[in-house]
Amino acid sequence: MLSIQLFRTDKELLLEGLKKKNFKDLHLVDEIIALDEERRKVQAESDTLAATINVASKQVGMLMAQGKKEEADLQKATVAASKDAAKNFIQQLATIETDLQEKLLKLPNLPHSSVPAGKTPEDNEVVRQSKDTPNLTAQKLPHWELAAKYELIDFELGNKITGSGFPVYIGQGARLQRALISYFLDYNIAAGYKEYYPPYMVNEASAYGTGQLPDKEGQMYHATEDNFYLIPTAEVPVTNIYRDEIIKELPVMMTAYSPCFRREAGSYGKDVRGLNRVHQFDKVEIVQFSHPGKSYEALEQMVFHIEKLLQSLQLQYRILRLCGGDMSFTSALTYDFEVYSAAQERWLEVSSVSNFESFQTNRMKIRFKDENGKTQLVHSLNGSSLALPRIVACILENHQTPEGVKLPEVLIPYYRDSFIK
RNA sequence: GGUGAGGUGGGUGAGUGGCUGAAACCAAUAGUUUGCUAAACUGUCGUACGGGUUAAACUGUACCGGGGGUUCGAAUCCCCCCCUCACCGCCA
Repeated sequence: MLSIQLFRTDKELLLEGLKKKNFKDLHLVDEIIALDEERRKVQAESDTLAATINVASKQVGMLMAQGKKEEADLQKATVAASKDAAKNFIQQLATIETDLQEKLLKLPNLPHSSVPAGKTPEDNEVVRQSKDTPNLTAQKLPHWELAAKYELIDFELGNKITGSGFPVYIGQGARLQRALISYFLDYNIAAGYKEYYPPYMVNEASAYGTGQLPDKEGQMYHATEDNFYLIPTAEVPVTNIYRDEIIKELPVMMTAYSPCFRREAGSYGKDVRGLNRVHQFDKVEIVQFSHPGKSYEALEQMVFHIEKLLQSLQLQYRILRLCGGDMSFTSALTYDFEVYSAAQERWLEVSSVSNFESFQTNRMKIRFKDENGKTQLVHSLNGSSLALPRIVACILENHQTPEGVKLPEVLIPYYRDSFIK
Protein backbone atom coordinates (compact mmCIF):
# COMPACT_ATOMS: atom_id res chain seq x y z
CA MET A 1 0.00 0.00 0.00
CA LEU A 2 1.37 3.39 -0.98
CA SER A 3 1.86 5.95 1.72
CA ILE A 4 -0.66 8.79 1.75
CA GLN A 5 2.13 11.38 2.09
CA LEU A 6 3.09 10.71 -1.52
CA PHE A 7 -0.27 11.98 -2.65
CA ARG A 8 0.12 15.23 -0.75
CA THR A 9 3.63 16.03 -1.88
CA ASP A 10 4.61 14.13 -5.02
CA LYS A 11 1.64 13.79 -7.28
CA GLU A 12 3.67 14.10 -10.49
CA LEU A 13 6.14 11.43 -9.41
CA LEU A 14 3.24 9.21 -8.52
CA LEU A 15 1.55 9.56 -11.89
CA GLU A 16 4.78 8.97 -13.74
CA GLY A 17 5.47 5.79 -11.77
CA LEU A 18 1.96 4.42 -12.23
CA LYS A 19 2.19 4.99 -15.97
CA LYS A 20 5.44 3.07 -16.11
CA LYS A 21 3.69 0.16 -14.45
CA ASN A 22 0.99 0.39 -17.08
CA PHE A 23 -1.61 1.23 -14.49
CA LYS A 24 -4.77 2.45 -16.16
CA ASP A 25 -7.02 3.95 -13.50
CA LEU A 26 -5.05 7.14 -13.00
CA HIS A 27 -8.19 9.03 -11.99
CA LEU A 28 -7.88 7.23 -8.64
CA VAL A 29 -5.03 9.53 -7.74
CA ASP A 30 -7.17 12.66 -7.81
CA GLU A 31 -9.97 10.86 -6.03
CA ILE A 32 -7.60 9.82 -3.27
CA ILE A 33 -6.24 13.34 -2.89
CA ALA A 34 -9.77 14.71 -2.59
CA LEU A 35 -10.76 12.04 -0.07
CA ASP A 36 -7.67 12.71 1.99
CA GLU A 37 -8.46 16.40 2.16
CA GLU A 38 -12.03 15.72 3.08
CA ARG A 39 -10.96 13.26 5.72
CA ARG A 40 -8.75 15.81 7.40
CA LYS A 41 -11.43 18.44 7.29
CA VAL A 42 -14.04 16.17 8.82
CA GLN A 43 -11.62 14.89 11.42
CA ALA A 44 -10.78 18.43 12.52
CA GLU A 45 -14.46 19.22 13.00
CA SER A 46 -15.15 15.92 14.69
CA ASP A 47 -12.23 16.29 17.07
CA THR A 48 -13.28 19.78 18.08
CA LEU A 49 -16.78 18.64 18.88
CA ALA A 50 -15.49 15.64 20.82
CA ALA A 51 -13.26 17.97 22.82
CA THR A 52 -16.19 20.13 23.91
CA ILE A 53 -18.18 17.04 24.86
CA ASN A 54 -15.28 15.74 26.93
CA VAL A 55 -14.95 19.03 28.77
CA ALA A 56 -18.66 19.17 29.54
CA SER A 57 -18.68 15.59 30.77
CA LYS A 58 -15.83 16.27 33.14
CA GLN A 59 -17.72 19.24 34.52
CA VAL A 60 -20.72 17.10 35.28
CA GLY A 61 -18.61 15.04 37.61
CA MET A 62 -17.14 18.09 39.32
CA LEU A 63 -20.48 19.80 39.73
CA MET A 64 -22.06 16.68 41.15
CA ALA A 65 -19.25 16.39 43.66
CA GLN A 66 -19.96 19.95 44.74
CA GLY A 67 -23.64 19.17 45.01
CA LYS A 68 -24.61 21.54 42.23
CA LYS A 69 -27.13 19.23 40.68
CA GLU A 70 -28.96 21.77 38.55
CA GLU A 71 -25.82 23.04 36.87
CA ALA A 72 -24.78 19.47 36.30
CA ASP A 73 -28.07 18.71 34.59
CA LEU A 74 -27.50 21.70 32.36
CA GLN A 75 -24.16 20.25 31.22
CA LYS A 76 -25.74 16.87 30.69
CA ALA A 77 -28.22 18.47 28.35
CA THR A 78 -25.40 20.15 26.42
CA VAL A 79 -23.66 16.86 25.84
CA ALA A 80 -26.87 15.11 24.91
CA ALA A 81 -27.56 17.80 22.35
CA SER A 82 -24.18 17.32 20.65
CA LYS A 83 -24.31 13.57 20.65
CA ASP A 84 -26.12 13.10 17.37
CA ALA A 85 -23.76 15.44 15.60
CA ALA A 86 -20.77 13.62 17.06
CA LYS A 87 -22.11 10.24 15.94
CA ASN A 88 -22.70 11.64 12.53
CA PHE A 89 -19.11 12.82 12.24
CA ILE A 90 -17.78 9.45 13.31
CA GLN A 91 -19.85 7.71 10.69
CA GLN A 92 -18.79 10.17 8.04
CA LEU A 93 -15.17 9.61 8.94
CA ALA A 94 -15.55 5.85 8.82
CA THR A 95 -17.14 6.03 5.39
CA ILE A 96 -14.43 8.28 4.01
CA GLU A 97 -11.68 6.17 5.51
CA THR A 98 -13.06 2.92 4.11
CA ASP A 99 -13.41 4.50 0.71
CA LEU A 100 -9.90 5.93 0.89
CA GLN A 101 -8.45 2.63 1.99
CA GLU A 102 -10.17 0.73 -0.79
CA LYS A 103 -8.89 3.08 -3.44
CA LEU A 104 -5.41 3.10 -1.97
CA LEU A 105 -5.28 -0.69 -2.07
CA LYS A 106 -5.98 -0.62 -5.78
CA LEU A 107 -2.78 1.21 -6.59
CA PRO A 108 0.34 -0.84 -7.29
CA ASN A 109 3.75 -0.02 -5.91
CA LEU A 110 5.80 2.54 -7.81
CA PRO A 111 8.69 1.22 -9.87
CA HIS A 112 12.28 2.10 -9.07
CA SER A 113 13.92 4.53 -11.50
CA SER A 114 16.04 1.74 -13.02
CA VAL A 115 12.98 -0.26 -14.08
CA PRO A 116 12.76 -0.36 -17.86
CA ALA A 117 9.56 0.80 -19.51
CA GLY A 118 7.58 -1.87 -21.28
CA LYS A 119 4.56 -4.08 -21.22
CA THR A 120 5.48 -7.67 -21.90
CA PRO A 121 8.24 -10.13 -20.94
CA GLU A 122 9.97 -9.20 -24.22
CA ASP A 123 10.68 -5.80 -22.73
CA ASN A 124 12.56 -7.22 -19.76
CA GLU A 125 16.21 -6.31 -19.68
CA VAL A 126 18.89 -8.98 -19.54
CA VAL A 127 21.31 -7.84 -16.87
CA ARG A 128 23.75 -10.74 -16.98
CA GLN A 129 23.96 -14.09 -18.63
CA SER A 130 26.33 -16.95 -18.02
CA LYS A 131 28.54 -17.67 -21.00
CA ASP A 132 28.73 -21.39 -21.45
CA THR A 133 25.78 -23.32 -22.77
CA PRO A 134 25.40 -27.01 -22.05
CA ASN A 135 26.68 -29.26 -24.74
CA LEU A 136 24.24 -32.09 -25.05
CA THR A 137 24.85 -34.18 -28.08
CA ALA A 138 24.13 -37.86 -27.78
CA GLN A 139 20.96 -37.71 -25.70
CA LYS A 140 18.69 -34.84 -24.92
CA LEU A 141 15.85 -36.15 -22.80
CA PRO A 142 13.43 -33.79 -21.11
CA HIS A 143 13.26 -34.15 -17.32
CA TRP A 144 9.94 -36.00 -17.30
CA GLU A 145 11.49 -38.77 -19.34
CA LEU A 146 14.59 -38.82 -17.16
CA ALA A 147 12.38 -38.92 -14.09
CA ALA A 148 10.64 -42.00 -15.49
CA LYS A 149 13.87 -43.62 -16.62
CA TYR A 150 15.47 -43.44 -13.19
CA GLU A 151 12.17 -43.77 -11.27
CA LEU A 152 12.53 -40.42 -9.55
CA ILE A 153 9.08 -38.93 -9.84
CA ASP A 154 5.69 -40.51 -10.44
CA PHE A 155 3.25 -37.98 -11.79
CA GLU A 156 0.49 -40.54 -12.39
CA LEU A 157 0.60 -41.74 -8.82
CA GLY A 158 0.09 -38.16 -7.66
CA ASN A 159 -3.05 -38.02 -9.80
CA LYS A 160 -4.44 -41.03 -7.98
CA ILE A 161 -3.64 -39.79 -4.49
CA THR A 162 -4.57 -36.16 -4.95
CA GLY A 163 -4.82 -34.84 -8.49
CA SER A 164 -2.67 -33.47 -11.27
CA GLY A 165 0.17 -31.25 -10.23
CA PHE A 166 0.95 -33.21 -7.09
CA PRO A 167 3.98 -35.28 -8.05
CA VAL A 168 5.24 -38.13 -5.90
CA TYR A 169 9.00 -38.18 -5.47
CA ILE A 170 10.43 -41.65 -5.04
CA GLY A 171 13.77 -43.14 -4.03
CA GLN A 172 16.61 -41.14 -5.56
CA GLY A 173 14.11 -38.43 -6.50
CA ALA A 174 13.00 -38.01 -2.90
CA ARG A 175 16.60 -38.04 -1.72
CA LEU A 176 17.50 -35.31 -4.19
CA GLN A 177 14.73 -33.10 -2.76
CA ARG A 178 16.11 -33.49 0.72
CA ALA A 179 19.65 -32.83 -0.45
CA LEU A 180 18.70 -29.64 -2.27
CA ILE A 181 16.66 -28.27 0.62
CA SER A 182 19.47 -28.88 3.08
CA TYR A 183 22.07 -27.42 0.77
CA PHE A 184 20.06 -24.26 0.09
CA LEU A 185 19.35 -23.70 3.76
CA ASP A 186 22.96 -24.20 4.78
CA TYR A 187 24.10 -21.88 2.03
CA ASN A 188 21.73 -19.14 3.25
CA ILE A 189 22.60 -19.64 6.90
CA ALA A 190 26.29 -19.30 6.07
CA ALA A 191 25.50 -15.90 4.55
CA GLY A 192 23.90 -14.69 7.78
CA TYR A 193 20.27 -15.65 7.33
CA LYS A 194 18.48 -17.07 10.34
CA GLU A 195 16.56 -20.27 9.72
CA TYR A 196 12.85 -20.48 10.45
CA TYR A 197 10.48 -23.39 10.14
CA PRO A 198 7.10 -21.68 9.86
CA PRO A 199 3.49 -22.88 9.85
CA TYR A 200 2.28 -23.97 6.44
CA MET A 201 -1.16 -22.57 7.04
CA VAL A 202 -1.87 -18.96 7.89
CA ASN A 203 -4.85 -16.99 9.10
CA GLU A 204 -6.62 -14.27 7.20
CA ALA A 205 -4.68 -11.40 8.75
CA SER A 206 -1.40 -12.87 7.58
CA ALA A 207 -2.69 -13.44 4.07
CA TYR A 208 -3.75 -9.79 3.97
CA GLY A 209 -0.41 -8.68 5.33
CA THR A 210 1.66 -9.89 2.43
CA GLY A 211 -0.99 -9.00 -0.12
CA GLN A 212 -2.34 -12.43 -1.11
CA LEU A 213 -5.70 -11.16 -0.01
CA PRO A 214 -7.90 -9.61 -1.13
CA ASP A 215 -7.03 -9.83 -4.83
CA LYS A 216 -5.25 -13.20 -5.18
CA GLU A 217 -7.71 -15.23 -3.17
CA GLY A 218 -8.31 -17.72 -5.97
CA GLN A 219 -4.64 -18.69 -6.05
CA MET A 220 -4.63 -20.10 -2.54
CA TYR A 221 -6.07 -23.29 -1.13
CA HIS A 222 -8.52 -22.37 1.58
CA ALA A 223 -9.45 -24.52 4.58
CA THR A 224 -12.84 -23.01 5.15
CA GLU A 225 -13.75 -24.82 8.34
CA ASP A 226 -11.06 -22.92 10.24
CA ASN A 227 -10.56 -20.13 7.73
CA PHE A 228 -6.89 -20.92 7.19
CA TYR A 229 -4.97 -20.64 3.94
CA LEU A 230 -2.26 -23.00 2.72
CA ILE A 231 0.78 -20.88 2.08
CA PRO A 232 1.72 -20.19 -1.55
CA THR A 233 5.25 -19.32 -0.37
CA ALA A 234 7.16 -19.14 2.91
CA GLU A 235 7.25 -15.40 2.35
CA VAL A 236 3.77 -15.20 3.87
CA PRO A 237 4.39 -16.69 7.35
CA VAL A 238 7.98 -15.43 7.55
CA THR A 239 7.23 -11.82 6.67
CA ASN A 240 4.30 -11.84 9.09
CA ILE A 241 6.61 -12.70 11.97
CA TYR A 242 7.25 -8.98 12.24
CA ARG A 243 3.72 -7.75 11.54
CA ASP A 244 2.82 -4.87 13.88
CA GLU A 245 6.31 -4.79 15.34
CA ILE A 246 8.86 -2.07 15.78
CA ILE A 247 12.18 -3.67 14.88
CA LYS A 248 15.08 -2.95 17.20
CA GLU A 249 17.95 -3.94 14.97
CA LEU A 250 18.28 -3.87 11.20
CA PRO A 251 18.78 -5.63 8.93
CA VAL A 252 16.72 -8.71 9.71
CA MET A 253 17.68 -11.66 7.52
CA MET A 254 15.54 -14.79 7.52
CA THR A 255 15.41 -17.97 5.52
CA ALA A 256 12.87 -20.77 5.54
CA TYR A 257 12.08 -23.92 3.69
CA SER A 258 8.45 -24.70 3.04
CA PRO A 259 6.25 -26.55 0.65
CA CYS A 260 4.25 -24.12 -1.46
CA PHE A 261 0.67 -24.65 -2.50
CA ARG A 262 -0.76 -22.92 -5.54
CA ARG A 263 -4.04 -23.54 -7.25
CA GLU A 264 -2.74 -22.13 -10.55
CA ALA A 265 -6.28 -21.92 -11.79
CA GLY A 266 -6.39 -21.69 -15.53
CA SER A 267 -2.93 -22.96 -16.47
CA TYR A 268 -2.82 -25.81 -18.95
CA GLY A 269 -0.85 -27.01 -21.92
CA LYS A 270 2.70 -27.93 -22.72
CA ASP A 271 4.16 -25.14 -20.60
CA VAL A 272 2.99 -27.00 -17.53
CA ARG A 273 4.39 -30.38 -18.52
CA GLY A 274 6.33 -32.30 -15.88
CA LEU A 275 7.76 -30.10 -13.17
CA ASN A 276 7.35 -26.84 -15.03
CA ARG A 277 4.21 -25.92 -13.11
CA VAL A 278 2.76 -27.88 -10.21
CA HIS A 279 0.31 -27.31 -7.36
CA GLN A 280 2.66 -28.36 -4.60
CA PHE A 281 6.36 -27.72 -4.69
CA ASP A 282 9.26 -27.04 -2.37
CA LYS A 283 11.10 -23.79 -2.02
CA VAL A 284 13.67 -22.17 0.21
CA GLU A 285 12.98 -18.48 0.65
CA ILE A 286 15.04 -15.55 1.88
CA VAL A 287 13.44 -12.47 3.41
CA GLN A 288 15.06 -9.25 4.57
CA PHE A 289 13.90 -6.17 6.42
CA SER A 290 16.21 -3.32 5.72
CA HIS A 291 16.82 0.32 6.58
CA PRO A 292 15.13 2.35 3.80
CA GLY A 293 18.45 3.91 2.86
CA LYS A 294 20.11 0.57 2.40
CA SER A 295 17.48 -1.59 0.74
CA TYR A 296 18.88 -1.38 -2.78
CA GLU A 297 22.28 -2.34 -1.52
CA ALA A 298 20.58 -5.30 0.16
CA LEU A 299 18.81 -6.19 -3.09
CA GLU A 300 22.08 -6.29 -5.00
CA GLN A 301 23.55 -8.49 -2.30
CA MET A 302 20.65 -10.89 -2.59
CA VAL A 303 21.04 -11.03 -6.37
CA PHE A 304 24.72 -11.78 -5.97
CA HIS A 305 23.94 -14.40 -3.33
CA ILE A 306 21.54 -16.27 -5.62
CA GLU A 307 23.81 -15.93 -8.61
CA LYS A 308 26.62 -17.67 -6.72
CA LEU A 309 24.22 -20.39 -5.72
CA LEU A 310 23.25 -21.07 -9.32
CA GLN A 311 26.89 -21.09 -10.34
CA SER A 312 27.62 -23.68 -7.68
CA LEU A 313 24.98 -25.90 -9.27
CA GLN A 314 26.67 -25.45 -12.64
CA LEU A 315 23.50 -24.26 -14.30
CA GLN A 316 23.30 -21.77 -17.10
CA TYR A 317 21.33 -18.76 -16.05
CA ARG A 318 20.43 -15.25 -16.93
CA ILE A 319 19.29 -12.39 -14.77
CA LEU A 320 16.47 -10.16 -15.95
CA ARG A 321 15.40 -6.80 -14.71
CA LEU A 322 11.66 -6.88 -15.15
CA CYS A 323 9.97 -4.09 -17.05
CA GLY A 324 7.16 -2.04 -15.55
CA GLY A 325 4.44 -4.10 -17.16
CA ASP A 326 5.79 -7.49 -16.13
CA MET A 327 6.46 -6.66 -12.49
CA SER A 328 4.24 -7.77 -9.67
CA PHE A 329 1.74 -5.40 -8.10
CA THR A 330 3.74 -5.02 -4.90
CA SER A 331 7.28 -4.75 -6.22
CA ALA A 332 9.43 -1.69 -6.81
CA LEU A 333 12.24 -3.56 -8.52
CA THR A 334 12.39 -7.24 -9.44
CA TYR A 335 15.15 -9.39 -10.81
CA ASP A 336 14.13 -12.74 -12.24
CA PHE A 337 16.56 -15.60 -12.47
CA GLU A 338 16.04 -18.04 -15.27
CA VAL A 339 17.96 -21.23 -15.89
CA TYR A 340 18.30 -22.72 -19.29
CA SER A 341 16.66 -26.05 -19.80
CA ALA A 342 18.85 -27.66 -22.41
CA ALA A 343 16.47 -30.42 -23.35
CA GLN A 344 13.37 -28.24 -23.51
CA GLU A 345 15.41 -25.47 -25.10
CA ARG A 346 13.80 -22.76 -23.06
CA TRP A 347 14.44 -20.56 -20.06
CA LEU A 348 12.68 -21.45 -16.82
CA GLU A 349 12.18 -19.00 -13.99
CA VAL A 350 13.71 -20.35 -10.77
CA SER A 351 13.93 -17.29 -8.59
CA SER A 352 12.49 -13.83 -8.31
CA VAL A 353 14.13 -11.27 -6.08
CA SER A 354 12.32 -8.08 -5.22
CA ASN A 355 12.51 -4.93 -3.20
CA PHE A 356 9.04 -3.96 -2.03
CA GLU A 357 10.30 -0.83 -0.29
CA SER A 358 7.59 0.14 2.20
CA PHE A 359 4.67 -1.20 0.16
CA GLN A 360 4.24 -4.37 2.25
CA THR A 361 5.45 -2.93 5.52
CA ASN A 362 3.00 -0.04 5.32
CA ARG A 363 0.18 -2.52 5.33
CA MET A 364 1.76 -4.68 8.02
CA LYS A 365 3.05 -1.78 10.11
CA ILE A 366 6.60 -3.06 10.33
CA ARG A 367 8.69 -0.16 11.55
CA PHE A 368 11.88 0.95 13.24
CA LYS A 369 13.07 4.03 15.10
CA ASP A 370 15.34 6.15 12.95
CA GLU A 371 18.33 8.25 14.00
CA ASN A 372 16.01 10.98 15.30
CA GLY A 373 13.86 8.58 17.25
CA LYS A 374 11.03 8.86 14.75
CA THR A 375 9.10 5.77 13.79
CA GLN A 376 9.53 4.87 10.15
CA LEU A 377 8.56 1.98 7.91
CA VAL A 378 11.31 -0.49 7.08
CA HIS A 379 11.80 -1.85 3.58
CA SER A 380 11.06 -5.48 2.87
CA LEU A 381 12.75 -7.69 0.31
CA ASN A 382 12.51 -11.31 -0.60
CA GLY A 383 13.71 -13.87 -3.04
CA SER A 384 13.69 -17.57 -3.69
CA SER A 385 16.90 -19.40 -3.06
CA LEU A 386 15.65 -21.50 -4.63
CA ALA A 387 12.45 -23.09 -5.95
CA LEU A 388 13.10 -26.78 -6.37
CA PRO A 389 11.08 -28.23 -9.26
CA ARG A 390 12.64 -26.29 -12.10
CA ILE A 391 16.09 -26.60 -10.55
CA VAL A 392 15.54 -30.35 -10.43
CA ALA A 393 14.36 -30.26 -14.03
CA CYS A 394 17.47 -28.43 -15.15
CA ILE A 395 19.87 -30.50 -13.09
CA LEU A 396 18.43 -33.66 -14.63
CA GLU A 397 18.41 -32.33 -18.16
CA ASN A 398 21.65 -30.38 -18.22
CA HIS A 399 23.77 -32.84 -16.32
CA GLN A 400 22.57 -35.97 -18.05
CA THR A 401 25.28 -38.29 -19.34
CA PRO A 402 25.19 -41.80 -20.73
CA GLU A 403 26.22 -43.04 -17.27
CA GLY A 404 23.46 -41.21 -15.46
CA VAL A 405 22.90 -37.73 -14.10
CA LYS A 406 26.17 -36.33 -12.80
CA LEU A 407 25.52 -34.19 -9.76
CA PRO A 408 27.37 -30.95 -9.15
CA GLU A 409 30.19 -31.13 -6.60
CA VAL A 410 28.36 -29.14 -3.91
CA LEU A 411 25.47 -31.57 -3.73
CA ILE A 412 27.50 -34.73 -3.25
CA PRO A 413 27.91 -34.39 0.55
CA TYR A 414 24.14 -33.90 0.82
CA TYR A 415 23.11 -36.55 -1.67
CA ARG A 416 25.90 -38.88 -0.60
CA ASP A 417 26.52 -40.06 -4.13
CA SER A 418 27.75 -38.42 -7.31
CA PHE A 419 25.38 -39.92 -9.83
CA ILE A 420 21.70 -40.55 -10.22
CA LYS A 421 21.49 -43.75 -12.18
C1' G B 1 -15.18 -31.43 21.85
C1' G B 2 -16.35 -30.37 27.55
C1' U B 3 -15.34 -27.33 32.00
C1' G B 4 -12.83 -23.36 34.31
C1' A B 5 -9.58 -18.97 34.36
C1' G B 6 -7.84 -14.97 31.74
C1' G B 7 -6.54 -11.17 27.65
C1' U B 8 -3.93 -3.70 30.23
C1' G B 9 2.10 0.03 27.51
C1' G B 10 8.87 -3.66 25.35
C1' G B 11 8.10 -7.29 29.93
C1' U B 12 5.83 -8.40 34.91
C1' G B 13 1.55 -6.37 36.79
C1' A B 14 -2.10 -2.67 39.65
C1' G B 15 -6.52 -0.60 38.43
C1' U B 16 -14.45 -2.39 38.94
C1' G B 17 -17.77 4.18 36.44
C1' G B 18 -15.19 10.72 36.50
C1' C B 19 -9.00 12.77 40.05
C1' U B 20 -6.24 6.88 34.74
C1' G B 21 -3.21 7.22 28.66
C1' A B 22 -3.15 4.35 32.72
C1' A B 23 0.43 3.04 39.60
C1' A B 24 4.66 0.16 40.79
C1' C B 25 8.70 -2.76 39.34
C1' C B 26 11.91 -4.53 35.35
C1' A B 27 14.03 -3.56 30.65
C1' A B 28 15.64 0.55 27.44
C1' U B 29 17.84 5.37 26.99
C1' A B 30 20.28 10.23 28.37
C1' G B 31 22.96 12.47 32.20
C1' U B 32 25.48 13.04 37.18
C1' U B 33 28.84 10.86 40.38
C1' U B 34 32.37 7.43 42.28
C1' G B 35 38.80 5.57 39.46
C1' C B 36 36.85 0.74 37.55
C1' U B 37 35.06 -4.00 33.56
C1' A B 38 30.13 -2.25 37.85
C1' A B 39 27.05 0.37 41.43
C1' A B 40 24.15 4.56 43.09
C1' C B 41 21.19 8.74 41.93
C1' U B 42 18.29 11.93 38.43
C1' G B 43 15.58 12.69 33.91
C1' U B 44 13.23 10.52 29.53
C1' C B 45 10.55 6.49 27.83
C1' G B 46 3.17 3.60 23.92
C1' U B 47 0.84 4.00 19.02
C1' A B 48 -2.13 6.22 15.22
C1' C B 49 -4.56 10.32 12.92
C1' G B 50 -5.25 15.78 12.98
C1' G B 51 -3.71 21.14 14.25
C1' G B 52 0.85 23.82 14.85
C1' U B 53 6.30 24.79 13.73
C1' U B 54 11.82 25.61 8.99
C1' A B 55 12.26 21.84 12.76
C1' A B 56 10.88 21.48 17.69
C1' A B 57 7.97 23.08 21.72
C1' C B 58 2.97 22.90 22.27
C1' U B 59 -1.96 21.04 21.35
C1' G B 60 -6.83 18.02 19.87
C1' U B 61 -8.94 13.15 19.15
C1' A B 62 -8.89 7.87 19.32
C1' C B 63 -6.92 3.35 21.28
C1' C B 64 -6.43 -1.11 27.83
C1' G B 65 -7.88 -8.56 22.41
C1' G B 66 -11.97 -7.14 18.25
C1' G B 67 -17.02 -5.35 17.40
C1' G B 68 -21.59 -3.42 19.37
C1' G B 69 -24.49 -1.39 23.61
C1' U B 70 -25.75 1.25 28.49
C1' U B 71 -24.28 6.29 30.56
C1' C B 72 -23.57 13.25 30.76
C1' G B 73 -18.96 10.14 31.28
C1' A B 74 -16.25 3.16 30.40
C1' A B 75 -9.93 -0.16 30.78
C1' U B 76 -13.90 -0.59 34.59
C1' C B 77 -21.08 -2.42 33.53
C1' C B 78 -23.93 -5.51 29.50
C1' C B 79 -24.03 -8.52 24.72
C1' C B 80 -21.49 -11.05 20.59
C1' C B 81 -16.89 -12.73 18.51
C1' C B 82 -11.58 -13.97 18.58
C1' C B 83 -7.42 -15.66 21.18
C1' U B 84 -4.41 -17.72 25.32
C1' C B 85 -3.77 -20.86 29.54
C1' A B 86 -5.26 -25.07 32.89
C1' C B 87 -7.80 -29.69 33.61
C1' C B 88 -10.76 -33.65 31.25
C1' G B 89 -11.81 -36.39 26.57
C1' C B 90 -9.56 -37.87 21.85
C1' C B 91 -4.89 -38.37 19.47
C1' A B 92 0.46 -38.17 15.77
